[in-house]
Amino acid sequence: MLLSKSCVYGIRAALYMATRKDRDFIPIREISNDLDISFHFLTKILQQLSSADLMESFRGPNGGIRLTKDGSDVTLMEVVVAIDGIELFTECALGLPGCGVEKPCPLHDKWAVTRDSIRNMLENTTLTEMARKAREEDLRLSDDSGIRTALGLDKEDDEQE
Amino acid sequence: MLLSKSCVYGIRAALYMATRKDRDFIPIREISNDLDISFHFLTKILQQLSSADLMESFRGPNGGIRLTKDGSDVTLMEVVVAIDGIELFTECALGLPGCGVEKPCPLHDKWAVTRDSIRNMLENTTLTEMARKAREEDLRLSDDSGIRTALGLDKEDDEQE
DNA sequence: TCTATTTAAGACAATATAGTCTTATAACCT
DNA sequence: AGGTTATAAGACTATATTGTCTTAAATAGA
Repeated sequence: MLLSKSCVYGIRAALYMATRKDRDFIPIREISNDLDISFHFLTKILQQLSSADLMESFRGPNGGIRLTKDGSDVTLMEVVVAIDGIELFTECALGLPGCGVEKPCPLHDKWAVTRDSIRNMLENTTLTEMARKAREEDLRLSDDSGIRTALGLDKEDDEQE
Repeated sequence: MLLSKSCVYGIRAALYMATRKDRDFIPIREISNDLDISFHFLTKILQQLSSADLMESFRGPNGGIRLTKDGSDVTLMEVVVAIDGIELFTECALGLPGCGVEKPCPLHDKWAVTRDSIRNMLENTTLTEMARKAREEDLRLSDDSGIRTALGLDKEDDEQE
C-alpha cells in the first residue's frame, strides 16, 4: 500500500474542501457523512493537517474546518507528508538504514528514479486541479456517489447521526 | 510504505539466494543469521514464496531452500506479488472501489502513469542483476556488513543460536 | 447565563502486521 | 530403529494501524 488509510482519508477530505471554495468553515460531520468516513477518525486526521498548517479549525456553531490557503497552492505532496511523513521519499526501498551513495543497496539507483516519479506526481498535483476534474466530470469522492451528489448540487440530502 | 516488511525480507532472502548459485539448498537458519531476520518469521515468508513456486524447500540434513529457476528469470515483481499481492497495481490510489475508466477518481490518470513506472521497475529488475551489483560492489544486504562478508568470501564466521 | 453546536483530547477497542515459540513431520546418518 | 537436522504448521504474543466512545473546552445565540 503506497499511502496509509489515514492519508487517503486526508486527501479525500482536502479535495472535498477544495471543491467548496464558496464556503468558509465546513463542519467535519458534514465531510464525514458525505465521504463515508468515521467522524472521530476523520477529526483526528484533520487535526494532523491543522498541525501542519494546511488547515485551520473553528469551534462552535458555524464552526468547522477550512484550508488555510487556496487549493491551487496545496499539492498532494504536502498532504501526504503531513500524514505519512517524508520517509517514503528518503528511505531505502529494502529498508536498509545505511543505504546511501557510498554504500547503496542493489536497488538504490532504480528506486531513486521510481521514487522521484512518485514524488513528481504528488508535487505537481494540486487540490484545485483535482477538484476541477471532480466537478467537471462528476467524479467520485466516496463509494456511492459522484461529487455533485455529495455536494448537493443535484439534490439535497441531510442525514444526521 | 511501498512494500511490507515481509515483502522486503522476502526480496533480501531471494537476493541472497541468487548470489549463491554455486550452492543448492541453503538452510533458512543461515539466511536468517546473515541477513539478521527472525528465523521463524523468515521461514513463513519463504513458505509463501514456495507456494508461489518461486522457491522449493527440502527437509532434513543438507536441506534448506532454493530458487526453482535461475535468478535471471525471476523479477522483483514476481516476489512482490507473491507476498504483497497484486492490489498495489490494480487498486485506486484513493482507495475507491469503483474507480475505473468509466468512473475514475480525480487521481486516476496520473496514478496510472506512476503505478506503471513502479511496475516497470519491478518487472525489469531481476534477482541476478541485483546480485551482480551486490557482488561486484560489495553492496549491503544486511544492516552491518557487505555481502562479501555475509557470504563468507572475506572471512568465515559461523554462529548458531 | 444557559443551552446547543462544534472541535480537542484522550481512553479504549478492533484489526492487521510483525515477530516468537512449540510441536509435528520429513530426511539423513549411524 | 533411533538420533540429529532441517522445514511445516499453528498457537501465541507484541506492536502499529484503524476505528469508537466519552468528556472537556470553545463559540454562538436566546
